[in-house]
Amino acid sequence: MADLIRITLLDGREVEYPKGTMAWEVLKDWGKVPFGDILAARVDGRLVDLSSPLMEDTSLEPLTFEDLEGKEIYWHSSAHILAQAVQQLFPKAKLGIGPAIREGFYYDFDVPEPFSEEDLGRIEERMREIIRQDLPFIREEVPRSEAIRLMSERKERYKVELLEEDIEEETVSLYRQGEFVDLCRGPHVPSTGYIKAVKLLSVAGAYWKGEERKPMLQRVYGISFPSQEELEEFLRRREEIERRDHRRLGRQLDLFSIQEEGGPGLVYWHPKGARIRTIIEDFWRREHYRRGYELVYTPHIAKVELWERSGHMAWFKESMFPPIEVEDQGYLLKPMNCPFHILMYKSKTRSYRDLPIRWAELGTVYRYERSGVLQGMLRVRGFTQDDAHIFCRPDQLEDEILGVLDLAEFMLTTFGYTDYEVELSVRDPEAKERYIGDDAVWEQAEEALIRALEQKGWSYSRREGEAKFYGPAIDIKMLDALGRGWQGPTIQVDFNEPERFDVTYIGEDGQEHRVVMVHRTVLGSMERFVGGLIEHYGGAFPAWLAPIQVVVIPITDAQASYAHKIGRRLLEEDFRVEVDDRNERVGYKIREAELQKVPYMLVVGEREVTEGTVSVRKRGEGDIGRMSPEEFVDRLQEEVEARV
RNA sequence: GCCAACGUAGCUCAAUCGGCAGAGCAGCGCAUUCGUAAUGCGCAGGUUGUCGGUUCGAGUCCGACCGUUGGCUCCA
Repeated sequence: MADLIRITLLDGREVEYPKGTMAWEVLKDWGKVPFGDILAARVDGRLVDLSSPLMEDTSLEPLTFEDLEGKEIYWHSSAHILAQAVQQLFPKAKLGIGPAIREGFYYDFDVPEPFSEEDLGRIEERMREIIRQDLPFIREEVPRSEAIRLMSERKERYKVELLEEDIEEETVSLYRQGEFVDLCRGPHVPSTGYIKAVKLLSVAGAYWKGEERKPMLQRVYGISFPSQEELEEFLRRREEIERRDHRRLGRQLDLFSIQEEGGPGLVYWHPKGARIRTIIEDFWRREHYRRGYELVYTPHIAKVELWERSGHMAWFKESMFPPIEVEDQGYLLKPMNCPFHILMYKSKTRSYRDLPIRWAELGTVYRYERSGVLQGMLRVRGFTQDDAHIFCRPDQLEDEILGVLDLAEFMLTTFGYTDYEVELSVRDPEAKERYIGDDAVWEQAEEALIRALEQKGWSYSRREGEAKFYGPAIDIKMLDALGRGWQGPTIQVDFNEPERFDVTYIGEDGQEHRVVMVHRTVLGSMERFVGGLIEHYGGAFPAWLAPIQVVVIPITDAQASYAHKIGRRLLEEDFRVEVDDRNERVGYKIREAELQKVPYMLVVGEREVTEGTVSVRKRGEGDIGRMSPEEFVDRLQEEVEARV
């Protein structure tokens, strides 16, 4: 009689089974979750295969596609099927790595010839065949030396490299399905048949281990789901993302362009895009003055020596445009604004009473970005940061950080970003020598950031060792309407530049003290922020941001002068209005205004002229009835002021 | 920068095997004066990204360059 073990299930129930019973047997008996949905299990917090035997008293949880870990397992298994299919079709293909990612999976291969689009179709077909065969995933544990021998035999040089250089465990696990075998920690779904709907999405080059000096492998991206419907839903979502693409909308709505003749990564703001930008900037300026900032302007270029002193030449050189020579002096386009603000600070002696000093600037900077990374407005070579530098005493740091967090929250919610993730980057306590500035100063600063976050009541993830060499930082990632993350506000403490420029204030004691310097940006850059905003709103900007808020549409020429009168009236109220008096039908003008995503259309015909009213049509909703011009003005004014 | 794909009218896209560069929309002109998502007719619009090569003949094949897209890496 075998020993019994006690298993605690998800609903708190405790059951007894003979030692060595497999996870799936228990879960099948339990029956709370449809057995076919269960992909793997969590035992005492560890993820395991359903076939794994239970050897002691433990908790047991089923994992399905609904769980994050379940998805990962599902996609990881899909990656193995991808690899098997590729090796069947391309026997020379060597395996790189094949993990699950946020959405889907990929696998890297070293192949003599890069894959073509047609290859993708063939691979996908072969994957379906493997799925039809319903091959079990079989786990096997072997000593590392044994795994090295096996992988050498199979000429899997990358796997051998992983085993020799990256894996420390002396026992490793292998997973087999059919003739295919892969080095893998697991777990996996029980068999290939669990993967119901699969699609390969793209191929791209990717460096082995992400290192530029290493060989470039071919990365195949794919996605899979337990049902065809879910796959289709995923593809629909991709189309939605495509429809919202700021580059596409930027053209359709005539907001911005990038000119080949002018150079890559340099943005041209067309009148409507510029209108949105000025609205944001005006709002931004007012809000900064209200919160005790002063606004400044600084030059676009400065002597090479300044950038040497600031340290940029040492650690940022590869991101800067090369110098411009004039009168035997080299000048550099600024990649950042901070040295300029420091020079201004140092233009006179500062007292502790002057602090904190908060200087903000919409500063246009230029950075040399490698051609392959440029992307619409999101990744460019010239951009305007909503930059600010706070110079303060150490005892003021916490309040200053809190002030920035408040400002960031206010700005983000105003632009409709209500969800965000906060990250705190701190030193690696194991490698303190990597960082500039002494221990006490670091500790004090990290403490101040933490206390500010706590006061704000924000939860955050602490990222050990992620801080830059010159100070700890808070990064806020904002989630857009589609749940995608965007780089938002960043708050960076800097121990480096105040040191290099000897930035001080005179304290109460009459002595010089080192100033604490904080770099911060709330929107990031106008380019990236507006690019993101276009996608967030899908081009349908709320009335306060819309470049054109109202189009007045006369039905025939007979109402043209009345329409213009309404137009002038709205212009007097500072609304952004156009009168569409072209010789076209109402339907045509409405269609055009809808496509241009104008929030309001005022249709005026004979009836409205007689009554002195306007027929209001709201974007996306349709006719909302007739009202007096005054009533409409009030309505729109309210909407604009509420910024909704 | 690296890997791959792509580049035809302002935009979206055709053009069979290498054989006269085409359509819709936008623009312009004329007609129409119309009630909530496209009125009709006409006109104009091109060094097929650039440069070079192969060929009797190149949008199409080859090479280099420029740019774009998806990735790698990096970042506001």
